[in-house]
Amino acid sequence: MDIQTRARFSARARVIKALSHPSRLFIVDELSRGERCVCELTELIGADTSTVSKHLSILRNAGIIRDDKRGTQVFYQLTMPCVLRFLDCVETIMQENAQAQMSLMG
Amino acid sequence: MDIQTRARFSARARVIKALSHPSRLFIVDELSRGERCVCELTELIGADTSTVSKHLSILRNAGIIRDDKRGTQVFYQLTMPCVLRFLDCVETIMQENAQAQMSLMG
DNA sequence: TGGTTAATTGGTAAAATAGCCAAGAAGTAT
DNA sequence: ATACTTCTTGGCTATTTTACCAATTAACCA
Repeated sequence: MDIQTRARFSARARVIKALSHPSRLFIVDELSRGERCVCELTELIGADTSTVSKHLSILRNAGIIRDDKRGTQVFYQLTMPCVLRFLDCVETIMQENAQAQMSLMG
Repeated sequence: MDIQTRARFSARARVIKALSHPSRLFIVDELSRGERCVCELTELIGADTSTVSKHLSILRNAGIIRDDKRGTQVFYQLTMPCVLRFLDCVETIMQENAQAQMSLMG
């Protein structure tokens, strides 16, 4: 792999890596139904506020979500709805995997 | 997040995590043009055979690719072409990010 | 001003990931 | 049988990721 090709795939991997965590996928799913503040997401996820804040910054740095400060709160919203279609594909993969498992068991 | 919800998003994250590495994305891209043996992928990526083999097993365990042994060689092929559409979305995100960067610079 | 809420940032320890080398397994050929 | 090729697995180290706590910043209110 030459330098440019490696750089191209590394950039893609950085975006995907931002999505490769249960809490971050949960955030994306939740934001697909509308904007949420950090406090709401923290409550739903059930982790420390600082943990959720860091997850949000990872998604923001990847360009997947956007923040909007209003008063003391910060609201986040999806900027890339196409990731939802991606998640549909992931769901398909999981169903196929489950079926393959079932058929192995007879 | 209750146990079931967490389990659901963890399962999704496992699939996505399998895609979150430059070499593994390269493999998916390469396989989108047809099956390849481990030796071909190793040559293209330029890493140790054992490293590539481990990347392949990660993708296989996630249900994204399938192996087919023929003689001493093992050929891999995509089982989930829908991941390619996912990668299109990633490309879109990257372009949007690049544009945002440009506009910040004026 | 002082107090309160909301969120981010720095620090740290535990866990997961990645890469190479060495060794082993499986097939083919001489 | 021996040698050779192809691939996988185990071992090890280095790097990255994750989560919590503590401290800080920022906005609002009494």
